[in-house]
Formats: sequence, C-alpha cells, structure tokens
Amino acid sequence: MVRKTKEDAELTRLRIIDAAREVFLARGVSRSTMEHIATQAGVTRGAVYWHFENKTELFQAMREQVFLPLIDRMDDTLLVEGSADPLTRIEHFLSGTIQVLDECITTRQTYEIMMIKCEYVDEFAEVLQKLLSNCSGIVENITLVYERAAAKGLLRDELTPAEYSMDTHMFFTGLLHMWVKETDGSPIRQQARQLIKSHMALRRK
Amino acid sequence: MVRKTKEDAELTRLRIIDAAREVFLARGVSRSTMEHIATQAGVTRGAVYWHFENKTELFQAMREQVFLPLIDRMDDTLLVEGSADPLTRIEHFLSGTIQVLDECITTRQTYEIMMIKCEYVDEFAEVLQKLLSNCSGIVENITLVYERAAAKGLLRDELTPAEYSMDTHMFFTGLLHMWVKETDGSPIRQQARQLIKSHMALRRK
DNA sequence: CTATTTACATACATTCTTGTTTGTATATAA
DNA sequence: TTATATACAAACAAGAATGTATGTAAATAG
Repeated sequence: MVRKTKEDAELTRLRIIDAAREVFLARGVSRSTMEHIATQAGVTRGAVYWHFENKTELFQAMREQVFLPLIDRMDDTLLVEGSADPLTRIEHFLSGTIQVLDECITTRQTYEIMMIKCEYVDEFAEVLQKLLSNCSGIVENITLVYERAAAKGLLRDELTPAEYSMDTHMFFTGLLHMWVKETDGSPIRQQARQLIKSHMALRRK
Repeated sequence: MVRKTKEDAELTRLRIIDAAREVFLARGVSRSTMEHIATQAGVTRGAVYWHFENKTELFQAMREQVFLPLIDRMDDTLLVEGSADPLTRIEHFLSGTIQVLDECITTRQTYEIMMIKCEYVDEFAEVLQKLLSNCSGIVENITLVYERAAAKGLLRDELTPAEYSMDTHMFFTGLLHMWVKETDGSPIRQQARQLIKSHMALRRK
C-alpha cells in the first residue's frame, strides 16, 4: 500500500513536523538529519523529501505552526479594549504567553529549539530577522497600551511610555529565556506569574 | 621549519582560538569544521588536533578566554564597597558589562556565538548549565546589594530586594540578547545606557 | 475503465568530516 | 653531542549525510 489519500498524506506531513520537533529538540537542528526525522516519523527520507525540499523548509513549517497563531493572539489580548485597564491587559498578555508555554508542549518545545537548539547562520539568519521584527511590533503595541494607561492616569510618571515599554520588553525577553532554559536550581517556572506581577507593580500609580 | 619554540606554539594556540571564533561566528559552531578553522588560522588540522582534542575542547577554550575574566570583574564592581551607593554600583555593573561588549570585539563575538550560533545539546548542554549557575550567582550578588540599598533607605519598598533582583536579572538578560542580536531596525546599542538608567530609576526612592 | 498523478520507498553517487596514523625537522634535555 | 620529545604537516580509512534518480502501487481524473 503505497499511495495514500490526500487526508492520509496530510497526516504524514504533520507526523513529519512532529518528528522534526522531537529530533531537533534532542539533537539540535544542525545535527539532526533527514534520516533521523524520517525514522522518528516512521517513514523513509523519500516521504520527507516529498513534503519538504530540505531541512530549512521543514524547520520553517515547524516554526510557523506555533508562531503564526501566537502572533494573532497577541493583538487580541493586548489591543482590544476589554473590561480590564491597560496595565492589567499588559499583565494578562505576559502571563498569558507564559500560560501557553506551560500548557502546550508543542509551543514549549518549539521555543526551546529556537532559543538554544538552533544556530542562526545562512538561511536561518533571516528567521532571526523575522523574530526581531516581530519583537519590534510587540514593543510598539505595548508602548501604545502604556500610552493609554498614562492618559488614564494609571501610570507612574518616572519614565515615558516608550521607556516603560522597552523595560518591559527586556524583562519579558529575559524571562522567556530563563523560563525555557529552566534549571533545577532556580524554579523560575513557578515564580513566573509573581515576577510579572512584581514587574507591573512597579508601574502602577 | 617544523618544530617551534614553546612561545611560538603558544602563539599558534592563540591563533587557532582566534580562528575558531571567526569561523564559529560566520558558520555557526556545528557547521564549522576543523579544516575551516585550521585554514583560517593558517595551519593544518594536524596543528589544531595537536592543541585541542576536538571541537568541543576548542569551543571551551574560546569561551573561557572571555568568561573567566568577566566573572572576576563582576565581584569587584558589584560587591566591593566603593564610593558609590549600592544602587549606583548595580548600575555601573550593568553598564560596565555593556561597555565591555562595546569595546572588545572578542567578547562581543563570543557572546554572539554563545547566544545564537551554538546548539546546546550533548556535550554543550553542560556549558549551558555552567552559564545558568553563573546567572544564579549574579542574582544572589545583586540581591545582596539591593539589600544593602534597602538598609540604607535608598530603595523603594514596592518589592523585596529579591524581587527587584530577579526583575533586574530578567531585564539585563533580555537587554544582552537584544544588544547582541541588534538589528538595523532597532538601535538598542545606542540606547543601552539610557535603558539601564531608566531601569534603575524605577528603584530609587 | 484506463491514463495519469500522487505519495511515497529504495537505490545510487558524491561530497564532507572526522579521527588516526605516519612522517619529520627542530627544540630541548642530559 | 646525542637522544628524545615536541609541534606540527600530510596521508589514510571509514562513516555520515545529502540530493537525486528510479521504481511502484494505489488514488483519482476523465
């Protein structure tokens, strides 16, 4: 039985992406071979090359599976004026992201791969650029929300909204890194929520 | 002329480490071969294998060349009670580290390699552990200094010294990452000092 | 119903790397 | 002064890994 139905083929594609994630996580992207991934997925390299031109494309597919939905979520949580005040919305955005990492293995593994199991050279350099421009977007959005908070008189006036935003961005970047790298020595994953609370407490008037 | 004097051999060793840094930076650690490094250093693989058992050892040598001195510097700047008050000492420590990155190409390149050109798997996993335990040390030290600041009544009382310390640590981890990844879009390297100033301003009573 | 894709598996050729071994000229020790 | 260890270069052997080419059975189009 060689030829599969379209649905079966799509399942195979997804299984290959899953396998790639596992293998990337265990061996790092560079040391992972198409053979490793194929074996993990229970197929041969033929199937992998059928669905993906090369490892870079497979990596991109894995990445987009997690990041595209995540970017969508951001705009909703952050920008849509809900019941919560602006500063609380920022807090929800931050701890919401942590919560996704907590609850979704796929997201967690993908983050780990992208942070410490991948070398950003050549074809992967542009991936890094995408990540960074995405960061710029986040900073802009957070700045916007801090400005609304300032307009409502909720924000301390030690710094400008832009400065608060950068400080928050640095904080969260660092938090994500430490969260992902989590060593037994420092149980950051338990503290994350509290750290975010503390961070925001420094901003409320 | 084959056999060199001890001094010459040591020079060769250093040239190989330099070459490794350049090659790692350009091609990522995994894709760098001993041949690449040897060629860059103007020797053959024979010389490289004479001085280093394998790529991992070479990587470690490159790392220690930069990090061992850096760790020493920390204790001095941070813990030695100088003329400056505790909060200013923390500020100096942070901006001092940035200054080193600014002025020392070797340090800058090594940071970049370790952050985005290296996959932390297998033998390299323990490197990550070292880095993390080093982080723990920094947090402890910074906490100590915040406590002194609190004792002197310089510190706001929204958070505990430990909480301030963690927030600062996250902030600085994030800042270092963004600094190293620096894209043309966001000129963080110019802002770094100001960002640190802002961060500390949120703490002073 | 048959012609043609599709979704793979299998086989092949080539290129890279690595680790080791061997060779060798020269410092250095005795 | 001679013996030995040093600091490499050069050659070798073996295994990965990649990309492509070929084969093929079943799904699907017409």
